[in-house]
Amino acid sequence: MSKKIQNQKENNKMDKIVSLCKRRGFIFPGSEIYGGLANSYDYGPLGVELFNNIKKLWWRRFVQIRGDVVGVEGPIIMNPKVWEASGHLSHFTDPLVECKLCHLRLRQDKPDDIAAHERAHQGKKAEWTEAKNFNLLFKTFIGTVEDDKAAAYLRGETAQTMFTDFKLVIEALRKKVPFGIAQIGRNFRNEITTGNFIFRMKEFTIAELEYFVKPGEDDAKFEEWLASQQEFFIKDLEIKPANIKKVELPKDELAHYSKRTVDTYFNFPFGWDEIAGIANRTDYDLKNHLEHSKENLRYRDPETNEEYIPYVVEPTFGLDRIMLAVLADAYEEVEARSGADETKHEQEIVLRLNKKLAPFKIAVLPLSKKEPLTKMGQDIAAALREQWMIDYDETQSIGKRYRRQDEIGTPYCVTVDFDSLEDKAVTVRERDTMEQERIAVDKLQDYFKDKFN
RNA sequence: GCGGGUAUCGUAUAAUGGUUAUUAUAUUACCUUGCCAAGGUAGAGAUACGGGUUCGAUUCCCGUUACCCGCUCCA
Repeated sequence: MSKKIQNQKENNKMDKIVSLCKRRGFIFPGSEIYGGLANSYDYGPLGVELFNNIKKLWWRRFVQIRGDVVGVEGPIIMNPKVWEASGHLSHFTDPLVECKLCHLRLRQDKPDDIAAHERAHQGKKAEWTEAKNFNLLFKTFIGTVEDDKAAAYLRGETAQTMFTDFKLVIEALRKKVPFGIAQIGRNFRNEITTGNFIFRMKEFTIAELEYFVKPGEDDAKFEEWLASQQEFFIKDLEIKPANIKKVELPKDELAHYSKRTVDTYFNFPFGWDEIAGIANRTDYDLKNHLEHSKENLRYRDPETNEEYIPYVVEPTFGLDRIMLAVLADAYEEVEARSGADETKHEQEIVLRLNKKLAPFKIAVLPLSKKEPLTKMGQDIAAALREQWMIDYDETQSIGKRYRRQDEIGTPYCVTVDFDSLEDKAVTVRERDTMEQERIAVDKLQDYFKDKFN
């Protein structure tokens, strides 16, 4: 198969996922009634359930079951000095112009450089773009008057809260190094690139944690966290191992603060790309905040009285990208599985989502839209809703309703039939195998508790 | 940000400088059906937005927006 055809095929798959997401309420284009907004998307009713489930699994693995990691949730707007200290501001405060001939960027306030560059093009008149501040941080203003004195920025990363709260967490929670602080939150970057669906957005959610260790113990902890990160993808999200790979960044591509970085890539329909990373940030951030804030951010070991600035191992997860990865990984088209002589529908979509991730856990489907079947179905649905997200559907044929649930990844369907009225039992149908099992209504809660644990 | 392409009901599509814009599917109601996308009847739903040319524009032209492909960017 030629590369071109391969690409077309893969783009088709991406188009189908995008279409499914819109059609069934996972992901909508943002502000659609006004013509949309570039790189902005809404998570619909099913999308937000899926997204929350990913967050829950993440928090469980990296905060709840550990004991050496605590969570925080910081504001999107922080004191602008934070971004001076972190280096986010200082790199990009100068207005730059770009040469249209060679794309070189120069500072507009250096006329000598500009003149020299124009000479370098040997009389060809260089054309310049308008001056721009190439700052990736979104700028806003505190107060009702737009005044530069009150300039502030929407955070470009969540990590900084963990550094500014470092001392407070130690004091409030009596934490000892090594320990970690985790946060899930929105980040904003004014990037110019158009993205693949939700892969690259200007506003996105990152789950990350800063794990503070004694210098010298950072390399070993890095390895531990790398393994833990992979377990999240394979064991919690149940992404197919073949679709995941680690990529060690070569030394010359490391960010200035990083001693070592390993990214995790997912095999998207549009190619392998990054969904998570882990960096050894050394003492770069705490040291900078110590210098800028004059706060003593050194850590004193209570046993040895030794004082040092901890090193930081930072696992980061792009949750929106991970959601897209989960959808792409679960998306499957299968030959019509029904026994009916169906020629129109050759392919059926099954979203083989992990049970823990599925937006709806169970769908309750009365076989017929007649009383008292519907009443019984609604009662069962109401009881199950105490525990799980439940869908209830009584329109169209039972087969069509199974298809609908397959398409959105619902792991179980409960069918109420006419026998149910007599024997007080229902049929439970499993998504992937299509196998059915007769379960007594009063045993249903226990049955599903067992299934979902 | 640069270059190229695309834009018709939710989705996928047809057609056209001129009456009410096609079809499938999905969707809503009713009938029918009684465990894997059956059938019938009825309903609702689209020419992305703004300007221009024209007697008349969904169609031709310009701009904007969004999306796609390739660069660039991602400290």
